[in-house]
Amino acid sequence: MDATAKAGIMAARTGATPEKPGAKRLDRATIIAAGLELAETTGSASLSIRDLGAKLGTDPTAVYRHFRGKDELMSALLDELTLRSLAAVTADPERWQERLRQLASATLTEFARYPAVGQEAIVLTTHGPGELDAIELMLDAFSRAGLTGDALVQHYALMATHVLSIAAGVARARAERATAAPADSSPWFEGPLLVDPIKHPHIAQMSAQLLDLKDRELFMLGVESVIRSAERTARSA
Amino acid sequence: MDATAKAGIMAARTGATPEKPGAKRLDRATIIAAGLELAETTGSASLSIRDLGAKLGTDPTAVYRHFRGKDELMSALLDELTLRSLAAVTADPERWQERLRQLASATLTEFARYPAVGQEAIVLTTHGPGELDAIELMLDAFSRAGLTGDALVQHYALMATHVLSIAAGVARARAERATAAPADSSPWFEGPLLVDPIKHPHIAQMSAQLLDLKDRELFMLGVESVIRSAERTARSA
DNA sequence: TCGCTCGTGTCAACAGTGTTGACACGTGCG
DNA sequence: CGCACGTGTCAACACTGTTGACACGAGCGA
Repeated sequence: MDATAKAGIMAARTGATPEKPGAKRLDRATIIAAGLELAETTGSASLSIRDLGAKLGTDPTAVYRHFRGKDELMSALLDELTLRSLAAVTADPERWQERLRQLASATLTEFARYPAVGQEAIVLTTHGPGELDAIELMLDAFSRAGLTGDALVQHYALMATHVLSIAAGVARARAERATAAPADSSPWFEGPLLVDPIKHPHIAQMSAQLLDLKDRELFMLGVESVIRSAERTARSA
Repeated sequence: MDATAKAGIMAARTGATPEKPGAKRLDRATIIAAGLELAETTGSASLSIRDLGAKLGTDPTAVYRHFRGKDELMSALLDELTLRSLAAVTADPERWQERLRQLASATLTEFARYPAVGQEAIVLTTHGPGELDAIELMLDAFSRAGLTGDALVQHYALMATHVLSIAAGVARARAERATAAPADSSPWFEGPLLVDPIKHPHIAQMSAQLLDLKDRELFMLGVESVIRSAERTARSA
């Protein structure tokens, strides 16, 4: 009797859901995969443990057998995104500028694709393997640029904060406008930007250009700025 | 009678207590003041409507009579911080570099003081009066630098994203380390940073300098970078 | 002065969230 | 064979933001 009831429950579970049919045994990899898949679809909200459990076809609290809590789960997801971004860096190590551009661009792409995860990046440290590799890549790049000592770590830090903070901001901004199509570049301002030209003359005058700003172009502009600064600093040393 | 009762209430309200004893009638200003006071003390967590109600001495849901929801409340709090940061800009308008430095520095200070509010700034738009004033100030500064057209709006946007995103990140980072004293400048890295010198040689070599990085110095370094870029761009035009 | 509307504070409740403890099952090892 | 441990399940707790019904009191027109 007990067994038949259990079987019926299992049958119902496998049949009804639009999720993975009958995945009982979990591990970190499958949870991370499901988490990213969920983070891709959830528009604005941050993914919930209960939704994750539903997608996995298991009880939500089963996740706690593999992750200490949601923080650790989100860190793991973020580190996975970092690893993917690193994999997109294919240029020759000697072409350090191009490598930095590739890493930054890929990071923004990943964060924009999984906004619920990308938002989390304002906390800098994931304590995962991807993080150290990313730091090493950036230090290596600026080192090949000719920088050493304080200038080296400062340029790395400037690049890292810019990429992470602003990509996270873009991710969150895009997450909030759930309706918008997942375009590659979104406007930086939202509204029609109507201002009193007497109180705010500059805004009124530049309103067209302000509305023309695209988040990705702006993001890459900052990347170029740091690269140029590194080149200049190395030249003058 | 009415007047005296009002006076009594006001007097009682001004007297600082963990909870204002008998403040019945609310308005937006009172709620914003209490919200900031609460955001200052709550270490890591984001302030909750229920806590806010407790501090105000009213039912938590009374807040909804003056703000559409928590989003609008947080926007108002953030805009208040923007207004305070603007008030710290005292330099002569012609000294545009100093004005930008003052605005950036004050923003970081405010965000670090009220982390629960500062975190919210990764969403760029507060739709409040402070936001437009801040944009106008920055546009005015870069205009006095000699920039026009696309270069003008690009430098503004670069500065705005840097200040808001990174100050928000610092705010959140400091909010998480609840234990730490509210020092003016906190380390950028947390842990002891132990790495395998074979897998990550650059990190191992620069570990001392990396741990020496302070968030405020880094933040101001980015500000100077944008200022210098504006100067150079203006000079070459 | 009456009466009424409207703003506001109060209370209960709802639908969520992350998280924990007790329980039951299965596998694998001694 | 037997037992322990990892793991999924379930109920429950303590939160969160938010809504609807209700009550009170001030303001205002007649």
